[in-house]
Amino acid sequence: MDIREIAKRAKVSTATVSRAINRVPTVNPNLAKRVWKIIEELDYYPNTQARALVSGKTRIFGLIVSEITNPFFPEIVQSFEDIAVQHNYEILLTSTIHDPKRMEISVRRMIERRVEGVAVLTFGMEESLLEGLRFRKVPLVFVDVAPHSPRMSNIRINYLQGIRQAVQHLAALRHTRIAFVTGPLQLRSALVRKEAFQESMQEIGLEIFPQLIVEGDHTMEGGMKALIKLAALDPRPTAILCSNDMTAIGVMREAYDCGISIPEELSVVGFDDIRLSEFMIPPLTTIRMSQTEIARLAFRALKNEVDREEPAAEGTEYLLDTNLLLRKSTALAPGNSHGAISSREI
Amino acid sequence: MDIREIAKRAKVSTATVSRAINRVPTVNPNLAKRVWKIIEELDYYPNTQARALVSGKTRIFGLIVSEITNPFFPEIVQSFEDIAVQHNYEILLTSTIHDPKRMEISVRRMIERRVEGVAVLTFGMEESLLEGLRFRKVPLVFVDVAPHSPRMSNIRINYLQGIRQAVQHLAALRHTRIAFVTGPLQLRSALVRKEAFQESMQEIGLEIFPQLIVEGDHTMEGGMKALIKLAALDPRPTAILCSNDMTAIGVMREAYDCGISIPEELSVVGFDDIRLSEFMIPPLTTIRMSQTEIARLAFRALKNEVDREEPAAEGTEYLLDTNLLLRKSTALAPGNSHGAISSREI
DNA sequence: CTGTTAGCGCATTCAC
DNA sequence: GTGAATGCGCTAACAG
Repeated sequence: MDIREIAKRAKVSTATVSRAINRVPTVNPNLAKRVWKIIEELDYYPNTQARALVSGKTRIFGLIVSEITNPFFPEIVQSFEDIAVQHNYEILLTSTIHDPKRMEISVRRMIERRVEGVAVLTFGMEESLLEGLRFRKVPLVFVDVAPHSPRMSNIRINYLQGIRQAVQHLAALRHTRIAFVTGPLQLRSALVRKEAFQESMQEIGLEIFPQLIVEGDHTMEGGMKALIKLAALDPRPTAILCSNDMTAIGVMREAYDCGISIPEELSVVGFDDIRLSEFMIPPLTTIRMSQTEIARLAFRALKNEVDREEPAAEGTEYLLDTNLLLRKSTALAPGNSHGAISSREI
Repeated sequence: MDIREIAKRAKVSTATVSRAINRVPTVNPNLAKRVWKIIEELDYYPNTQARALVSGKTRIFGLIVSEITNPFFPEIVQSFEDIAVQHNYEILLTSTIHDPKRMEISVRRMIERRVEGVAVLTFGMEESLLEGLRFRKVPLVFVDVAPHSPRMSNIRINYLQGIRQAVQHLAALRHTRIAFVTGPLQLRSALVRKEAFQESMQEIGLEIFPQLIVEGDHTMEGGMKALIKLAALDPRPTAILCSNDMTAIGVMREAYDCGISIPEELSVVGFDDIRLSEFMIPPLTTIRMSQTEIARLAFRALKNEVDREEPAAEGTEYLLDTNLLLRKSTALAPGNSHGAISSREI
């Protein structure tokens, strides 16, 4: 069942069938209709491999994520798939699990399948391993870390905006001892979040206590360990801002085990707004970084690059904002339960 | 950069290059070495499309899941990817979101890309839409629902084993009013779980109260709603078995909001053992259905079918057990807190 | 054991 | 506006 079979039955040449399928406008409408009729009768589907071979376009984009099992990523994958399908693209999805060897294999798989572009959503890990793709002039899109060179796009996330909102929200609730649980600091985006926290504190004159900045690893376990450290301090922090939601969830879980009630004794703020965060006990106040929007931007960046005649010399930047989303995991700092009254008293 | 370029530089024919690449044993080792040297020097990667076109083998398996954003599936996707890569296969992943239209599009995408087989991990939804694949003699593997026909494999899950263990565990803890929150009952696997619950209750002579069987939908929201219904009953159930972990998580969340403490006032058991369940408050006792194992079996089923000369007339069945995994969300039924003593007293 | 050659299914020249 | 012919990059059949 191939294009020739269709041609024979429609009594036209294969060229005409090809043109009909690709909706070349110059083809006679009657012929086109005849061809399409046969195609549907026979339930014929063009062979993508053959098309790719001759056209040089595979219509596949690679999507590299750090961990598909991390709840942050499936939303991105889903959105990316939606958009890709709308544009007749297929996805080659790989998950590196923070393992350079897997990243290497990912790159090899992408090259072998001749993807037209790759979205590298690892938030700053192992970009050096992408040399093979760069060398082959495959358009790439990163989050936070793209070099300014041709065919490289970057989604720059405005971490500061959301983090500043969170810090000011906590400050407004009379918190002064605000802790920050970072991500793995070799991760570019984790480092930037931490710096945004420090900047946000400084600009409103809040003191940054070094022992209140503890390193996590963007996992629940990391959050649990972080809380143990922070809870041991005297005095304890009254609020904790976390580098991502999984960390915040770990913090909340450990707080429960330690008998620290949230938000009464401890306010917690997350980052990402993964879907789960809404279902925490209590629902987690967090900084929203739209996964859908990241997927959208990543796809658009790749598509733009593929469609473009001449690649922009400096690559392209896309911006994404973050915003605080209030739920139930923050409250007035303990000892300020009559905060409204105190302020009147002043 | 193609096979001819390599051939020219290695001063051999393209056929020899091809043979070297494919490690045909008859090729002269010296020539092979020479060829491989050039290949690595030039960092040459064979064009998969061309290979697929001529060999008729795309080395792609389709993987259809119901919802990638459902935490149950990413583990499967990850495991499936791992195994696929080991066998030099690529995955075409699609997520149907329980939408027949998306299922249709999935099938079309699979056919267009000429996948060699498809794992349909939707647990009993919309199989009728797979006709196009069946028609094209594409091997298929299902969970629970495969018809007994050629090229169809089935992973039959022994739900009863785990559910029986759970029911007996609850019975041993003196629970008699045991509720069951089902999944969406049009889902084959959800129906089977419910029946397994009923059978497990009956066989140990425990009464099944119809109002204690409430329909959920395998989501957290469904679990929350279910608990509201069950909590309104008088007397209330003292234990709830859920058709999946997401439901159990919803139940636990709503119990918290209602001030019902788990496990003291209410025992909860889930099903699936998604990774999250271990991190619940308290850690969720659940029935383990290994996602890794499902992925493994699904891949193996497809691979077997592809490698087989003649398809088995009746298809093939693979079995997977389920087992209760004790954590912290169950306890003696309330009013039996001195259960050990009571039993001595009898 | 190696090279020559013919297609795999399709898009795209180029004549007509 | 349509058809015949060429070739995308590779494998497999055959000849040597």
